[in-house]
Amino acid sequence: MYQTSIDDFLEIEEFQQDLISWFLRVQRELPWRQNPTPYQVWVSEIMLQQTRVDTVIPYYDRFMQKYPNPEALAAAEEEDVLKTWEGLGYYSRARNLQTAVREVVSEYNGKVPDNAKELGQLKGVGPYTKGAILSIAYQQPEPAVDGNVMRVISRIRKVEEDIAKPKARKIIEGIVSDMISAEDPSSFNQGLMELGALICKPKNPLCDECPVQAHCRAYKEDLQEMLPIKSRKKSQRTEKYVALLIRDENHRILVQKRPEKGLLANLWQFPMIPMDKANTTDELVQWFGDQYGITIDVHKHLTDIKHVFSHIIWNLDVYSATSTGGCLQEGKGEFLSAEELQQLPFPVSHQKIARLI
DNA sequence: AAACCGGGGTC
DNA sequence: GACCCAGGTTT
Repeated sequence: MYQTSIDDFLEIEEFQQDLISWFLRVQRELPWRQNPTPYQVWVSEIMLQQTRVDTVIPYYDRFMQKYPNPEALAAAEEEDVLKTWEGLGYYSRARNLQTAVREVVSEYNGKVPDNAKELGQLKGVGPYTKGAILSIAYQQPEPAVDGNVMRVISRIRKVEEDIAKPKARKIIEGIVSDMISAEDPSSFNQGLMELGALICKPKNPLCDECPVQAHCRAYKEDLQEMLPIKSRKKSQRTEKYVALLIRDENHRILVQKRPEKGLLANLWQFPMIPMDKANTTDELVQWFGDQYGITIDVHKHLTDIKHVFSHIIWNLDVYSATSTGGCLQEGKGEFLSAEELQQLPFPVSHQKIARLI
């Protein structure tokens, strides 16, 4: 159904020319587009996963200044890398990137692999990032199918598969493989993504300005608003916590490092107590003493924080407190000065608490 | 195949 | 609020 016949070759060649010439004319000037090294392409593609261009730009500039090459990133402390990534989200991207870069330095003499097999085995490099590096950095005709490309191709070729399902990506990859330019796969792939970002938008696509309107089956049948078809994911669960800003007699503040797996792995936070463990202040003090080994005085309510993740909603009820006795149990955190806190990576929700200090 | 994993912009 | 964003990993 989506297969390309010999009769389509001419049509595809016109599509390639229309897309590429448009891209070369209107493309945005982005920091990772100025004669990029494979490492620069790699870093930018990881940062751009599920993240808008405008959000990434300042992070990319700072990251490249601190870690200009694989050797610099490989040698860095993980905590410093996370601090540089702070606020960008999906923190496993940063940890996987460093793991993979260390492998490139030790196994490939610091040269980013230029083949699908080795690239695909690197941590955090999936089908999209692999294709992006091969096409953009090495000019190989490999598909790089992201959310933009799924939407653009599903409209151009009237693909009615549910793009929320893994099967759809395989179909789109097959279509792109048949259409991609052998002369300039970099501009072809980037052109598809640029088209999705600037013209072929999810809502109210600007079909009047589209360089490949003549090739679009959805436009021909006035289906552009109906495609792509995407099933909606279920809504988030809500989790309620009390978060505590606890000071000791030296005005240092209790913080703890989160576990190395799961949500916000290896980031730092202020102590959080699940609301169902402590309905009253007395229960809260009791529970905290049991878990942490120290006695606290809970003072005033500081603020409420609502934080939305992709799959959870946090409601944080923030109180100030002082520690009045006892001995902090091993591994339950440490009291640090305000200056020391600034060196540590915190999730955005807890940065809002830190601002209250 | 479905769930997990952040944070911010848009409509 | 719902959806989306230059996705990947784990279960």
